[in-house]
Amino acid sequence: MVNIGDVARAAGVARSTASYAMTGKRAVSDEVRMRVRQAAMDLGYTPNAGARALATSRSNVIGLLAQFLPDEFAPAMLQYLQGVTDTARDLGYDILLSSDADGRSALKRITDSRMVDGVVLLNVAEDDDRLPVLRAAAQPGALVGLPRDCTGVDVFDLDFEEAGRVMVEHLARLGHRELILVSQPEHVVERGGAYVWRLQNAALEAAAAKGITLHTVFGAATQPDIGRDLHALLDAHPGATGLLLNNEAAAAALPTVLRSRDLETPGDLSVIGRYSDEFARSFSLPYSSIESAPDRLGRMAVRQLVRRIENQVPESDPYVVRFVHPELVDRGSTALPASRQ
Amino acid sequence: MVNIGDVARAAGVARSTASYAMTGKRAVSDEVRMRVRQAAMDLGYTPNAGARALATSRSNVIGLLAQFLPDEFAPAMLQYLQGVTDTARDLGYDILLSSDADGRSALKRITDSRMVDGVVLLNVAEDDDRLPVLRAAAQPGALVGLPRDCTGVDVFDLDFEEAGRVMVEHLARLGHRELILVSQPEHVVERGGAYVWRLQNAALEAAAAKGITLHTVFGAATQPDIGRDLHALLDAHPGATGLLLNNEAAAAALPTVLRSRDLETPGDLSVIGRYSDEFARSFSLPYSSIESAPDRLGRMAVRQLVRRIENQVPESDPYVVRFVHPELVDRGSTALPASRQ
DNA sequence: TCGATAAGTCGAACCGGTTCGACACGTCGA
DNA sequence: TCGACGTGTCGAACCGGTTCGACTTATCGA
Repeated sequence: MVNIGDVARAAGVARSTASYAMTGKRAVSDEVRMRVRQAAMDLGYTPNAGARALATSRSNVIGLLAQFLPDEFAPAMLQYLQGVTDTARDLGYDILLSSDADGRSALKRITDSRMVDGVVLLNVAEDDDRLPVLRAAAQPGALVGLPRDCTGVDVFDLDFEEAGRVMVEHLARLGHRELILVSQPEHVVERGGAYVWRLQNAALEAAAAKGITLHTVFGAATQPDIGRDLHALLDAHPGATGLLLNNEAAAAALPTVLRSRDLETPGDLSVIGRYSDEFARSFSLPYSSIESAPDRLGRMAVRQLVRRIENQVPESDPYVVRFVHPELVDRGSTALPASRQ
Repeated sequence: MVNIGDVARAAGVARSTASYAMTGKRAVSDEVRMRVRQAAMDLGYTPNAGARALATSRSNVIGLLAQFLPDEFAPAMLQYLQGVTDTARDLGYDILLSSDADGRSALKRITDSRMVDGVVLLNVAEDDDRLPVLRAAAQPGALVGLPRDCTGVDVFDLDFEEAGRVMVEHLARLGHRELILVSQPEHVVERGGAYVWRLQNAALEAAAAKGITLHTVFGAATQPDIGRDLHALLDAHPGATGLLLNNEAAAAALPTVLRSRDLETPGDLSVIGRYSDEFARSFSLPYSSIESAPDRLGRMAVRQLVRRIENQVPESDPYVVRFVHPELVDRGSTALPASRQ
């Protein structure tokens, strides 16, 4: 394998000069720079990543800790990955992916061994057990998802409180008086998915403020069950004129349920979901929804992480907790309320 | 950061001895081994990955080249990733993930810089432009998907020919005389997805051998279109009693289509799909299907790759092209044919 | 009892980059 | 005309591991 010594020899200069010519970290005469470049091209030189990492203590790799949970909806996870990998590549970083169930030890390994310059954590739980490890690490970290304690890390998440309010207030404004909110299943909440509560509580508050009835329920995460849940809900609350879905599986199952009950949106029922535009497209869901923007969150996390790695953010600079404002994408599934009788 | 010198000093031995004590590459007295281990624990020592890679020319990282295409179905891709990452971790390797649209340059970069010890390629096209780069690389590679030219790499794929035969022969045995096969959209084929042809041609041959009529069509890959396609097909071929689906989107859309036409499986129509069990579960698809086993393919590719990296496969050992035998998972969606009139 | 062998340890060199200090040269201002 | 300064280049040291050859000591068989 050709190394920088070979390049230097071919160009007739010292190794250090070859290095400076290629990295630009010191002034080099135009003529020498050309000779070195040419030699590197001719020999097909590529710097050895390990050697460079050793010398600079920088690997140009970002660690990505995901967890592929069976009840997470796959399309959303892939969008996170996409946002993260694309942005990293644009900024000159590669991605070291870990989907290890034991996130703690995976995180410790890749940070302690200096394989990565920084870390992005996905599926962050309210009391995420990876956070202590991350805080003890020498590298900075960015989270997608809001933990209870945000010290020492940069945090990005959808503003689920605002999302809950937007959903309720949108339908309230149209005159609805009784709504149903279907959340993620309870075990997602138990695992630390506090966003479920955040949206639900804000929705309940907004409903109370408007004097609206809001029925809340944790729906299942898989198809046959969630379909049954939806039927049962519509049976149980015949006066409800609006349906709010903080549950991807429920949104995917709804068209079939409504068809079999001969209900139409928005004529018989107004519906607002919470999922990504990509998700809506791939299932061709006709419901207005709060855009959950997974790719955008991944992108933001990487951007900030790289800023910190490259110290454009001085050490003293405060860590950020940034919420993406929930945007309601209108697909025409809401209207004035009509009795469902 | 604590390095091996610190550990050696704390244990009262030479750096080399500390190294031998930890790697076990030379005999070391029990007493010294204990002292070194203890010192390493006390100091919280973790070897520097870059330094080790430089010294051993081994990174213990596997490159994973995927492409997140909008018309690939997300759940399947995630299953490939899962199979690859889990297996790699079990074998002591980390995963460097690239989803770069320009797979060629990404592959060249990570191999030339010695960041990885080997590479797994997903979404392999018939004339994949990454293959020349891979063959020129110093590291071994394993493919998921069958290219035209398999020299110099290990290849793993589902046996799509056999899958086509199994589908047709299963329904032929039940007495069906007219079938429809819905394949992936044409642009998947154009991109080099030869598996579409492989299944379709084998199915046509099998049908011819049995004297059965088989209508073939390239279906759309997204929901509203594929639903229309299915309706049109059922209209166009009222005599068909069996439906074969080599198209995930079609399978996902079928329940709605059948319900709206008031058709039941297997009473009115026998159906066989080709997708993973996981996919079937997450959409609760009630159709018997050929298991496409993406996680298993990922697992096999990594296993073989690691064998080659660690040279348990001597250089002379022939490269393998291994097909996973298609297994028909019976979900009760096939039966004796009935006229659909 | 002696030499061959094995076990255990050490120091030095090496992997392939980067970076620091020193130095040679040319230019400019006083 | 001379010293100060800026520019471009070089050699050596360093990052943190691994590995090779040499050396010491203990063990065994003849």
